[in-house]
Amino acid sequence: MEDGTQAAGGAKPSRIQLRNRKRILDAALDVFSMHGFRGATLDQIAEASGLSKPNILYYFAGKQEIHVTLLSGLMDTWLDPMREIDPDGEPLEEILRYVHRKLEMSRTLPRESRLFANEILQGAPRIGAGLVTDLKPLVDETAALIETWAAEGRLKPVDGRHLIFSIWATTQHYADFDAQVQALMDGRDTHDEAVVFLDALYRRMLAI
Amino acid sequence: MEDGTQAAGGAKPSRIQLRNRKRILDAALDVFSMHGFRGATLDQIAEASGLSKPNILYYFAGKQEIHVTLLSGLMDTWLDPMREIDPDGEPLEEILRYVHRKLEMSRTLPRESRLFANEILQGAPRIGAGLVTDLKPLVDETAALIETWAAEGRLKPVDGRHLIFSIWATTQHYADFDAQVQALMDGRDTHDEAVVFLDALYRRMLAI
DNA sequence: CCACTTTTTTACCAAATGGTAAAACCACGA
DNA sequence: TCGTGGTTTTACCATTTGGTAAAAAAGTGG
Repeated sequence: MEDGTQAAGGAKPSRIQLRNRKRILDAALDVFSMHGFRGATLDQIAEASGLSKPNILYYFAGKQEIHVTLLSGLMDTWLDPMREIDPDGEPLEEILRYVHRKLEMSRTLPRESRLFANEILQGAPRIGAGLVTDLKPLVDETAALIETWAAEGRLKPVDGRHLIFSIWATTQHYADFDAQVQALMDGRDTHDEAVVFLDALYRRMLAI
Repeated sequence: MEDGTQAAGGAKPSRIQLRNRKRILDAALDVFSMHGFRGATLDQIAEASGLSKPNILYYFAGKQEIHVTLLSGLMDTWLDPMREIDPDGEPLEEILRYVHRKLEMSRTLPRESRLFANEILQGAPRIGAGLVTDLKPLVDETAALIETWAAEGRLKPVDGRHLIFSIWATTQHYADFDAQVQALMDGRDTHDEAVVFLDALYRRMLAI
């Protein structure tokens, strides 16, 4: 009687389930990250995943569930670099390492970056709550850590939250606004240059 | 026989035309900036503008024409602050003034910022050409100017294009990702703090 | 090979959406 | 006041879209 197939059933998922859910999520990441939630269609996801539309709805209860599954599944990966900032490390090096990791994620996971960007741009209607419960505590903590470092004279004085915003903005820019970046950089290696630029930016901003 | 009403007719538009086209564009800016092109509907624009859907299509040939009209009409406003950088001014002050103006636009024109962000995020399918023809020459010129200043020893060494990207990213972040910013800043005055932070960031980055 | 479950396909549907035709309405100068 | 041209409404469409029902087709353990 138990279903277990759809929703977040408790039973162990079969090999087929695992494979097809992964296919669907990967296709959906393509489509959602390109067109946003409302602009994406189940038909596009179906085509991109190689499954039929009803078959997709056999694995997920609806379009929205696919989207939410993607977002919440990605949240952890997305926040990992910030979690790895070591309070006992050398402040400037810790922050520069964070910048480099975020930039690297922009290069390797541009679809994920755009997925989040689309969601936030449109007011975060589907993960608004998650921002406060998952993101805020971590940001509060990290901002406090940065400001402690600054108060100890190990960094130049800085507002922790705005520093974090600026790191997000500058690193994710290369993924989110790639269309613009590409139009303006005639074939130059954007990311390699960005590493150098952002390293200098935050070093000059923060080094005592 | 001449139409003159729809499309970009040559005849002088009547008062009613002027008023209603303005209403439509304002409503469309609300809707497009919130949902992106594909996520926006003519019915939403109709409701927001107080006109009926067919009436909207009397003034604009279609949904896409409204969108393109908005984008190209805004392009000039959007690029103005960069045009106002004075090659004969004091380099650091010119750049900081540019940062402040961009930030001010983020505060006063958040819908416009999100409209562009949505378009670029989704690959700039409707203004891709405009990026190269309108934006690129100006960016090339400004980047060259900045690097000339740096070469003259009036700024620290810096890649002009990446500096511009970072200014766009950090300033527009407060408009484009407002949902996130608001979720993380408990009622603090984001923009006033941002002025201080970004002033310090670019001063430390560029001051000799 | 058989019964039983999981997976996939086929055939639909109702609502939403961009858009059109044409009639009705309205402003305003002759 | 009447006609004429610009404006708005009413009544529609064809397509697209998210989603469903149910039958067909694999798997799968015994």
